Amino acid sequence: MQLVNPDSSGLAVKAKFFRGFSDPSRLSIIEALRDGPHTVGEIIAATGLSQSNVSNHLGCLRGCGLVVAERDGRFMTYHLSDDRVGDILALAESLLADVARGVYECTRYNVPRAGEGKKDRQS
Amino acid sequence: MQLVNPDSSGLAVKAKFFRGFSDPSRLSIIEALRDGPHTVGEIIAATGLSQSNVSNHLGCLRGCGLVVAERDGRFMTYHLSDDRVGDILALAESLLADVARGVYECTRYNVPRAGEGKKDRQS
DNA sequence: ATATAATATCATTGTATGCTGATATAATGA
DNA sequence: TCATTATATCAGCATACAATGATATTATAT
Repeated sequence: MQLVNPDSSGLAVKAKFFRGFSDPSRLSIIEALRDGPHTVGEIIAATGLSQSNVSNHLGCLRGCGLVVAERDGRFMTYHLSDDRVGDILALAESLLADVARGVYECTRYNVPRAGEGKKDRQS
Repeated sequence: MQLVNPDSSGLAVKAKFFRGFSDPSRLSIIEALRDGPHTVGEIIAATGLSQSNVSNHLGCLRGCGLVVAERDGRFMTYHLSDDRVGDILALAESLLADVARGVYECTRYNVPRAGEGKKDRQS
């Protein structure tokens, strides 16, 4: 909890929104929906993810406003909520194409440290 | 571990890229840099985050290609790596303005479901 | 060399969350 | 009704990771 900036500009909502894009499984679902609506079963087949996993991720994506669901008999058909979802992905892909080199190793914490150059202190 | 789709399309890299946007603290840093380059000290002042926290987040943002750093004497000056970083944010804000209602409660797991004015569950 | 300022890195901790497996709900058909 | 199919939800576990506090590094000045 910070004392400054108590999220008066909706940063938490925005962060939650981007979390929809920040997992490989969810991205694969979004990619599957990029060419049109699909049922959950089709998404499972397209992504290779487990049923409960897909359902959980779809719940998140729906809650975050990235996808919309409609019941169709026994089936649920999902589609992207807006063209801007694809636009954001396209922009990211375009930018990533230019900076991808540096992203491969983005692990932030516990970076492997190729040289092992840690030296001891002589007390 | 999945048997299908071993990330042949760079989903992991893309997800890592979006993780840069998916945390309120990092978003506040990005917002601070949206109006131009700033030193770490300025970012600390603008966001109210702790020094080590800001430094860690900047390390992630740099590793993910969202920001670029330059040394300036004792200071490090950070700036957004590309105009498309701001473009992605602008697109997200525009889309969020239309779907924000449903995002407030996006917690995916353990959703309280207080049965309020949300009409997303039939029956 | 010593001191200080600016920033980075490390270890630890608590929480968030992705995945699985089991179960529950919903819709259809016999 | 019961069975089946399609999807959703839940509990549990294991890992990821944000935040902190301490220490290390880097640059400048005296």
